[in-house]
Amino acid sequence: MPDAFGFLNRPASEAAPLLIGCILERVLPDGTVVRGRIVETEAYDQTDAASHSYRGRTPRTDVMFGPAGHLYVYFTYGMHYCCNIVTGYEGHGAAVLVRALEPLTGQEAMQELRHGRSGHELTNGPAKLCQALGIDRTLNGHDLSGAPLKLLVPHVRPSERIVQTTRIGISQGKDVPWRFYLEGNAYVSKP
DNA sequence: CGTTGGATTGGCT
DNA sequence: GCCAATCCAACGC
Repeated sequence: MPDAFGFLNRPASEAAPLLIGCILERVLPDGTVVRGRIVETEAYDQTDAASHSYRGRTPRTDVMFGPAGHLYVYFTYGMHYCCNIVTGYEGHGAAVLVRALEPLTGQEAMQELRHGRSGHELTNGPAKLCQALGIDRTLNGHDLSGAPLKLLVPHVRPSERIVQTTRIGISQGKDVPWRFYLEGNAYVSKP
């Protein structure tokens, strides 16, 4: 059986636009299935001052240096989780931050996890989508080829245009154009 | 061991 | 638009 995640064995900046259009399928602890299409990503690499892996392999960033197709979850600002998909090769610290999803199924469950929010407010931000999918520290390092969180790779590319810009919310590496999103999509965090 | 500030969000002005 | 919330990894002493 071919390696479905082989396309992730490349630099994060190349994998990031390829992850647009892929689907995250989450089975919640109560069995509910929620799914969303990735519509916004950002690349982070160990050669890049904005990346957590820039200062080398540490307990926190260890997953980023592991095999592609695993999940790197980090906790920030004292209250939020964000999730990344590891790319590249073992020993090289790189990952793609998932910044926004377009909900496909399970919107009701997402709404509960998001404390009543609905519509584009369900998943239009990296910490929001983690909340909507019930992703926390316990999924750090998870292999995305299996339950309870899978990355599904469609055979067709999105029909919408992919826009490339600089990244959001960082203080270093502001000029690096490693943010990608689907043009016109209502769930993009900051169009 | 103490300090600093962050790949954010939501509520208030 | 501004800023507080609230944890903890990384770094410096």
